[in-house]
Amino acid sequence: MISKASEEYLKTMYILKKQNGNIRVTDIAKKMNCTKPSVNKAIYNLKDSGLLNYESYGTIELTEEGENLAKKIIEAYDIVYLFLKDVLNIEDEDAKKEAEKIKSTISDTTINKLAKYVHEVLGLSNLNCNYDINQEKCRSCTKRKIELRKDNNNE
Amino acid sequence: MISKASEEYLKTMYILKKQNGNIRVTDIAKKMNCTKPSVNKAIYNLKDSGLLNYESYGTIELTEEGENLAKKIIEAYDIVYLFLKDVLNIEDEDAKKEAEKIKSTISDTTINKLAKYVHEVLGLSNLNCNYDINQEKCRSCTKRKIELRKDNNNE
DNA sequence: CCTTTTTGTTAACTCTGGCTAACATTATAA
DNA sequence: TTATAATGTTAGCCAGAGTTAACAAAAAGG
Repeated sequence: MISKASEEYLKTMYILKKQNGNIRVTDIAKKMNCTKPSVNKAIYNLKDSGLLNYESYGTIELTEEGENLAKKIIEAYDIVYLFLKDVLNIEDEDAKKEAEKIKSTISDTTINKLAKYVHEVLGLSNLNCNYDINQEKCRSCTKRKIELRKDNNNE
Repeated sequence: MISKASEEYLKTMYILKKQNGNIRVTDIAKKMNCTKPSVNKAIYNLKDSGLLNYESYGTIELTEEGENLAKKIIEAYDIVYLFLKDVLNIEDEDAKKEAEKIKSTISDTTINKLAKYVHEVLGLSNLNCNYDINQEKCRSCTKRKIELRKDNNNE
C-alpha cells in the first residue's frame, strides 16, 4: 500500500500526462504547491513501488499498474466531489478541496456504496448499475465522469 | 490547529472520562492501539495547546477548551457515522472505522451541510433545523446523538 | 558554440508521530 | 511494610514527508 501523499502525486502525474502529454518535476511541484526536492523523493517512492519508470533527468512514465491506480484514485475523487457538490450543494472550490482530502481516507467499499447512492439520488443510474471502483461498468456515471474530468482540467 | 492524531487522542480522553470517570495513559493506549510512550507525547502536545492540564504522574484533566473541542470532534464523528450507517447502509463496524478517518479530514462547513442532509434524509429534522457543529441547537439530532453515544460507549 | 535560464538533484535539516528498552513511580496485597 | 505488579516516563531510534541551499544537467537563444 502506498501512502496518501504518494497517491496524490500519482494522481497529479496522471492528470499532467493527459493535459500536457508529459510529466515534469516542476509542473508537479506547481500543481501540488510543494518544492522540487519533495517531488523528487515522491518519484523514487513511486518508482520503488513499481508505479512508474524513471531515470535521473529522464522522463516520467507511469507503468500500467501506476496508470490503473491513478484512474482509481481519480474515480474516487470524482464520486466524492459529485456528492459534495451536487448532493450537499457545497460550493465548487470547497467541494474540490474537501473531495481531495476525503477520498484519500476512505475504503473501496465505502466509495462503491457512495457511488451507488450518488447515482440514485442524482438520477444518473438505472437499477442495474453496480458501480465498482475497480472496474468501469456504469454508462451513466461514465458520462458524468467525463464532464467532471473537463472541469478538473481547467484547474 | 492541532493535528489529526492529537484530535483522536483528545476524543479518546473525553470518552474515557465519561466512561470511567478518569483518564489514564494505559487506557488511552489500549483504546488507540498504541504504546504508552506515544500517549505520553500526545499528552504533552495537548497540554502545550492548552487543551488539558497535567503534571507527571498526575491526573489528566481536559480544560474547558479541550472539552469543547472534544465534543465537537465527537459531533463530527457522529454525523459521519450516521450517514455511513443509516444512509449508505454500511455495516456498523466499518462505518465506525471509516467515520473516524473521514471526520478528521473535513471542514466544519462540510460537516454542517452533511448534518442537515442526514437529518432531512432520515426524517430527523424539522424545517427549522439549522445544525451548527459549534452549537447545540437541534433537538431531533440531539436525541439521535444520545443513542449514538450509547453505542459508542459499548466499544 | 557558448552563455544564460530553466529544470532537476543532492545533502542536510526539521517536524510529527510512531516504536523499543530501560527506568521511575505508585498501588496492591501478603 | 515491604515485595511485586501495574502504571507512567525518558531516552534514543525510525520512517515519512516536507523544507532550504547549493549544485549539476539540459534547453534556449544570441
